[in-house]
Amino acid sequence: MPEEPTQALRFGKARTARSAALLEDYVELIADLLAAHGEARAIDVAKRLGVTHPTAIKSIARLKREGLATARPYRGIFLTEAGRKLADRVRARHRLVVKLLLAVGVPAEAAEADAEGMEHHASEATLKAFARFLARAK
Amino acid sequence: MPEEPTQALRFGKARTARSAALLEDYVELIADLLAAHGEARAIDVAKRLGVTHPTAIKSIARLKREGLATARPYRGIFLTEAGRKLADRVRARHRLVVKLLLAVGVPAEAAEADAEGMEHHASEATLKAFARFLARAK
DNA sequence: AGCGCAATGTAGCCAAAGCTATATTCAAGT
DNA sequence: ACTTGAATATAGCTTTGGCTACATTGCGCT
Repeated sequence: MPEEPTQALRFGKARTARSAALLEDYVELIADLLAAHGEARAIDVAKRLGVTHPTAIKSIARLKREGLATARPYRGIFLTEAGRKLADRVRARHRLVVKLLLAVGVPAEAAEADAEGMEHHASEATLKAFARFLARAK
Repeated sequence: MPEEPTQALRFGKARTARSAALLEDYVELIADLLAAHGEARAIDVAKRLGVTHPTAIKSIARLKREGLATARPYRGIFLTEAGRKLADRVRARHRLVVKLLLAVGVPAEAAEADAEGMEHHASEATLKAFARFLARAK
């Protein structure tokens, strides 16, 4: 009746996802800003995420450290190839999760808001199932 | 085209949910252990969550601070009334999310694992929609 | 009764992610 | 060309949640 190792693994995965979530949010947002305005400024990132700009800058420093973004002092922020790839994946996942929530009857407001948190925990298997469900249900 | 304040709110909500997630996991697990073995020991909590025991103890201290649990030195851990209520809510939510994932075709393994992370981001509106969907679909 | 080991607790370290306050740089407008 | 205000960067503090290493307690067994 233990069930301990499996459970520990699950919690571990959830923890990992949580710590990846922030990076993913930043990368996705930076990609959005680059697409929309041709540039991504730290202060806009901060405003959109609802944090102060020093916080945003610190997190962007982490992105740089992890090879997802580049930025030179007083210039804007840009994504590396890896960053762009991550952004694409994240965006596709986000859209899929929102669509699924809508399909099962979640109101649009809640779907958008909850997807923001849930998306980071959707595994490949789950995303595939979501896609299948949507294809079938439509 | 701004859309900034709404977006900031959403991210803020996701952050709040993330920080509540840990507490919820602990409370739920402690409730499980109490139900299953009549006692909840720090080391079991640690094992199940896949962390070391000092980490578990520190988090349990936070539970105590927030009025969710009580523990006397070298005795087990117990939940307060508030802790029990939270555990019930969390458990119900967890089951609902798993059921929904299964209903849309997510494999059991992935459903359990992903629910562990997703559940913390499901709002009341979303949970209600899930319940409606399950009632209708069955 | 007492010994030893497992469980519990403590101390101290680290990184992440938030903040406020302060400096610096750039660019825009007169 | 200068000044000034906004954007950017830096410093330093806090909390959280990890960890390792070490100290203590108490229970079970001989």
